Amino acid sequence: MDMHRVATVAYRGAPAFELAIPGEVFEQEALGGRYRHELVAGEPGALRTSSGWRIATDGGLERLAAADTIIVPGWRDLDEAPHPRLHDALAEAHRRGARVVSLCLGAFALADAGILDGRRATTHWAHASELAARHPAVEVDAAALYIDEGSVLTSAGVAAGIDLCLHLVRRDHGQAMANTVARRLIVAAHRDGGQAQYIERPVPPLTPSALGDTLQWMLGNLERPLELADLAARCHLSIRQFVRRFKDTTGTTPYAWLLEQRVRAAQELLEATDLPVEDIARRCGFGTAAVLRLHFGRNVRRTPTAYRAAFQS
DNA sequence: AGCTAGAGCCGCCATC
DNA sequence: CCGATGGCGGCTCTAG
Repeated sequence: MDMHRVATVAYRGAPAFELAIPGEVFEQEALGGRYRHELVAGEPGALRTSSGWRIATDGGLERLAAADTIIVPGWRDLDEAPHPRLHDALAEAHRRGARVVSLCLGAFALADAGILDGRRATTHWAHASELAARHPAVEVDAAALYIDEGSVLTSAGVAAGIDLCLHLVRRDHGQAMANTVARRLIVAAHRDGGQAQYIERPVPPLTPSALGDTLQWMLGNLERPLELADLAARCHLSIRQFVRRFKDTTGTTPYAWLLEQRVRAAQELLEATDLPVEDIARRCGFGTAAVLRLHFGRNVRRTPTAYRAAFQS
């Protein structure tokens, strides 16, 4: 596969944490140089992070013309419009088909460039309503951890940027490669649910919960028919209450979560084995290959066979 | 592609 | 009074 150029845009007052994420992910040794990452100055003059570190860049905005993926980390001040040259460079990059990605408040810069109009997008939950108010044409989803609209991707607050960058690796090089990078970084290869879990419970409970155990059990038993009544009984809750608790912790409904996990399991089997699609469907809890294809297509936007051809090593 | 039985989901409301 | 709970009814979605 060709080497993929990733450019992260730096500017005065950029948060160091978010600025550092793309480099940490895309320059991982395990990726074997599949990406080349560089830091690009989004505005003239000396640049420092919000914490005062001096930023050394590889060049100016003209370098975006050669980038396949452009990443805009959190913007410093919502009351200040991005530099006009950055605005134009983003719009132009999008026009020529580059992949444009925002972390956290970077979504405001994308929206400003008109890239998010008519698309779904997310940002830090504390500023999601502001984004929606300023840009009515953008469909803001404050509950998502990140949103993939193909050539335009946005992520929620701060650390969700890691989830999004890992998602890009998964999209480009498959689940196994994303897992490897996640292991090296000691982060979850895929966090389930959306921002809800962080809003509702800033501090996750330290005691193991019956619901957590049940989630874990479900992951190990995806091939079984998992019904609400059984799952609820397993943690001694009514169905009604089970669904409520489930949504509080994962940000999604039991069935939607289950389908996502099953598709994910199917992806791994497609990559790692030569099993026929029909068998993989069974093993992952889909009644038939047809059902697998339906949900696989919705989640991955590819057919199982095409996915296997692209990622099987 | 359309049909149907059944499951999932969720607003509503009485209850604790 | 409040928040948590759980049953009901009906709409939506899924699997076959």
